[in-house]
Amino acid sequence: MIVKHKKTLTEVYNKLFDHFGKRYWWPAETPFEVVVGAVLTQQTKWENVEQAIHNLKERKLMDAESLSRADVEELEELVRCTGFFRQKANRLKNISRFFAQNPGILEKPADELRKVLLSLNGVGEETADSIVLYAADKPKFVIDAYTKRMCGCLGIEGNYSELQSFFESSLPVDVPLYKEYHALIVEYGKRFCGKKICPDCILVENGKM
DNA sequence: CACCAGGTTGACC
DNA sequence: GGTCAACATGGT
Repeated sequence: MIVKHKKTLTEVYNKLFDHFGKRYWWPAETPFEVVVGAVLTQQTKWENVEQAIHNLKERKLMDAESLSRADVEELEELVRCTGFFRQKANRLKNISRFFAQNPGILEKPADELRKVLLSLNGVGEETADSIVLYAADKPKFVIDAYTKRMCGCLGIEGNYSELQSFFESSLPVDVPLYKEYHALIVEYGKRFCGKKICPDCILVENGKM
């Protein structure tokens, strides 16, 4: 874990918020829809996920019970637009079955819930944390590729758990803040110039971080 | 045509 | 502990 930045994470947050404004994340009508979206958005643009979610709702499959019983081949067609569609259709069925058989699982404490989610095939650290934060409303800071890039830009290097610990120990334990911060980082990441120090980076002032 | 997108897994070192 | 190919579609 290397930290060379001069700004605090709170200062970075304020800068991002001033620049991009409120992001209104996570777009979903129910906690279960967050779960489905979290799996579908893996390595895929959100616009493709919206289409797939629309398809699932149209077939009235956006609930754990229905989705767990859905025909795999039909599911594959409905989520095809998100890529890795065979994997995702299969994993979605299994994950849905788990949620159907464990109603109230989202009420468990954050760390316990995270551990259970990680045991599901197709749920890695980022997906688990996204579900804990956005579906269960529990404080877990989500680290994704954009977060790692932004941290690189700030001179902060580390693996997933190191970066997560860094964010969680640097910020007040605040669910709305965690939600907004991650959403802002994604927005920043989409416009990231691709270099560690980018001249037009909004986090840079006068050539300094 | 090459490359990337809001990752995860299993194999291997 | 870390690295890497495989997984697949859709957009620049």
